[in-house]
Amino acid sequence: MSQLNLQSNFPESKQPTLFAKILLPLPLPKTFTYRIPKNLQDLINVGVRVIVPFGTKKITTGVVKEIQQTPPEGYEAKYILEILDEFPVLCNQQFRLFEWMAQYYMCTEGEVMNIALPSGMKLSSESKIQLNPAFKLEQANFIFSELELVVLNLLKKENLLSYQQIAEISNTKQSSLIIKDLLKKEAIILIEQVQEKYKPKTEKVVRLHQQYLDKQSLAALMDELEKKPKQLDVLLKYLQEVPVFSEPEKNESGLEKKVFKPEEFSASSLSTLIKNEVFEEMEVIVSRLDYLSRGKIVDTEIQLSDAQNTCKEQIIQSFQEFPVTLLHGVTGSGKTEIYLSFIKEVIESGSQALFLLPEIAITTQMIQRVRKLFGDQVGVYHSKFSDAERVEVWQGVAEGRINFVIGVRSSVMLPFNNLSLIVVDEEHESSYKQYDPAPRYHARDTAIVLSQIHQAQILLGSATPAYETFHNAHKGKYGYVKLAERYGEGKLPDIEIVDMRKAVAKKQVTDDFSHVFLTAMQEELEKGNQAIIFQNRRGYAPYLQCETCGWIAECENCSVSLTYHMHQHELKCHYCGFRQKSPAACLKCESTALKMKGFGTEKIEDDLKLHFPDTRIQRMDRDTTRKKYSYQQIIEAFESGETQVLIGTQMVSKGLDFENVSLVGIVDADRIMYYPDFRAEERAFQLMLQVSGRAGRNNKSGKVMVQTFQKDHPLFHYLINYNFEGFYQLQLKERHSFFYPPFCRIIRIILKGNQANITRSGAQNLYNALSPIIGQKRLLAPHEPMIAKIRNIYHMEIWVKLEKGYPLENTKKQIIESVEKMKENSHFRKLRVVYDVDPQ
DNA sequence: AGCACGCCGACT
DNA sequence: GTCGGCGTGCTC
Repeated sequence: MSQLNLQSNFPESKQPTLFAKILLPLPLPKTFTYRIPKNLQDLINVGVRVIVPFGTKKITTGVVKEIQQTPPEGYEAKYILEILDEFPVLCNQQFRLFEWMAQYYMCTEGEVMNIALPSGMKLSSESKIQLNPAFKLEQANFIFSELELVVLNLLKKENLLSYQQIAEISNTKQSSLIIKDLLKKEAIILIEQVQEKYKPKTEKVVRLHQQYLDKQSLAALMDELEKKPKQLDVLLKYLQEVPVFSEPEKNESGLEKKVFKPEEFSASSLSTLIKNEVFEEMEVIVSRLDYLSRGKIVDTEIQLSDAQNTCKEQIIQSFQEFPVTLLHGVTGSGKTEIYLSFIKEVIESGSQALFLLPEIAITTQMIQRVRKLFGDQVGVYHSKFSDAERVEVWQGVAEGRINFVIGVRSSVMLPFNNLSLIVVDEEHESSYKQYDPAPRYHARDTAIVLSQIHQAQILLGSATPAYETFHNAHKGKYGYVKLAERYGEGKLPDIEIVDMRKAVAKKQVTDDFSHVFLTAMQEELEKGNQAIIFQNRRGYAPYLQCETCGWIAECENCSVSLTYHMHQHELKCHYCGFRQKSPAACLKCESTALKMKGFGTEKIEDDLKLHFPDTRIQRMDRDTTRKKYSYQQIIEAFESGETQVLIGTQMVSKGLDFENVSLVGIVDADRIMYYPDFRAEERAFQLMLQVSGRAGRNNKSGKVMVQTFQKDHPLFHYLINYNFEGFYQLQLKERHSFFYPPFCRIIRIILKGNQANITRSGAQNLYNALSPIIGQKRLLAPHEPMIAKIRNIYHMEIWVKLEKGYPLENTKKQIIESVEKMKENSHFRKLRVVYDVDPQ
């Protein structure tokens, strides 16, 4: 609004020209300054979207970050073309958050905004083809091909065509050549047209015309329609749905036309009624968001047990002192109810709350639960929802209609302006960290910063907190509240470690199952109970090996073995998606002695079906849940008892509550524990504990069986006693002696190139430059990551490990400078460098 | 990121 | 002699 005040100081004609700094959704380090046309000066505001020309051809959406009077120096600013919003879509607090994210995660604010905005809010221009107004076919100096004439004729009729339309009519891939040729002959011109991707959803409604809104005229109308029974039917149906006298506001908003189903009511009668002005027809904008229990608050009570109430009191206490509080509650202790009761209070007080969850934990049940409690004020922000739905949540939050968002990682970037509580459930989940495109941000850590910006409170919840979080709680940086009691009568299941080494020696193993396990499963199934089998690997077998020469089937594009998928009889690369038919013989020595090594969920499903032919078994992994509702279907089938055994990957470990599960099997614990990552054991412990929590909920006692070849590994000692803290202490010592988080921060520098040797020497070059600046002891020398080649791009990594207290911001600057210096060497210029701060 | 400009190899 | 390869540099 500052520009309005500015203007009032000047007479109409002497209004100063205003300029706006525009943030563009591009990986560019700064804002771009544009001139605001006089006629738009009254309409522009910080935080609104604008359309600006960028470069020679492009037209892009940007957001106004600043409005100023001083013109830029050194260049002539271009004009803003259009303003897209009346009210800001980005608020002050967000600009501050984006600045922090860009700085901390070593990327640009443009990249942050690009990820934050749903794509429906970013218009992009499309080139359209138009006839050159100066062009006359009769006077042309060129000869036109038949196809070109077809295009020209169509343009005469249609005025505007897109590239795609021309591709369709020309029916060749050569359409771009035709366009190029026609351009050269000056027959056509290209214009840039922006299209709003997001369109509000509308619906046709009818309402009774005002003239019939008193009882007499309505009665007269009914009499008149006596002879037209079909029309009368329609009218009676309307009056039945809309009591025009007792609820006149219902008539005001109208009734959806689709209520009059064509098979019951005559469509032409309805049209006649509209034509005769009995009904008025109009189009209204409807929300896409109320497909579930249309906005009604059905349930207002949240019942907390004594333990939950005590816990809640402790959290309130903790918040007095610590804005960040960790709620460490065992699986099944009912943390969700505590969160919801806090959220309810916040919403009732009129401010906003954000509830972050990992993607797989946002289930239909959870959404229905919050809808019942909070009705229309809930926004669900989830990748399974369409972009248009996300735009609506964004706008709802910006306009203050939505006060509560339940969402995944990216919902930390929504335009909250009055946030007073954030809950991060399953705080330890690594899916809170974005990996591929920048910003590579951690939603939990970003949420903590967001809470500071808003002076809000933030509750981190987990049964197995991340070691960083737990450490911060221990140090007294975060508040800490523990909830050790399971909700209801349920007690924690017994965990039994199955010594596979011994079982193999005694020949008590069939396929990949020990006989102890098979027997236990048999017993539980006979009792009518259900079982969950966990294996953290999809497909049938992770690799195919020739028993004669030792050859292993590998991906052409990546340095990984191909996984055999039995269903399609294919070898697949889980990194680039490469697939090939499974060979009948070794590609190297032609021996037919090919053997599948290892096992994935597919093989387990297969084997178990052989062992328990009469049992209904289902598999849940990325391969079986690809379709939109398949996840839901599998869950429902298991919930209803239709399936008795569920085999799955990580997917089965989160948030699912099944009453009848009395046995959980972890087929291959070693695979979870042994891989080269300093967090492997932390993860393994978390995962096994989480999976165990699926057994014995709701009053049933349960059992967990863990198969391992390393039964003496200390992890199991702590696992069977549910001693999270004990194992944490043990691990902490290791983290300390090897200098890993929580004792340091890591910045992973990844170099990518299409030649192995150049990537390698580039990394060495960078390392040599960094050593004297940062110190060798803070650097991990260049090395290939576990998967050195993905999609034919070679990767090298350098790790920077900085102890707490070491100047972080400055070091990041030094790293960026060193990379720029490396790129001065033309040899390394085409290497791509990516930073991953706090890698997971 | 995208796009234009510009300088070197295989083709009508 | 041209078309097009991608290396380089810029975009308000």
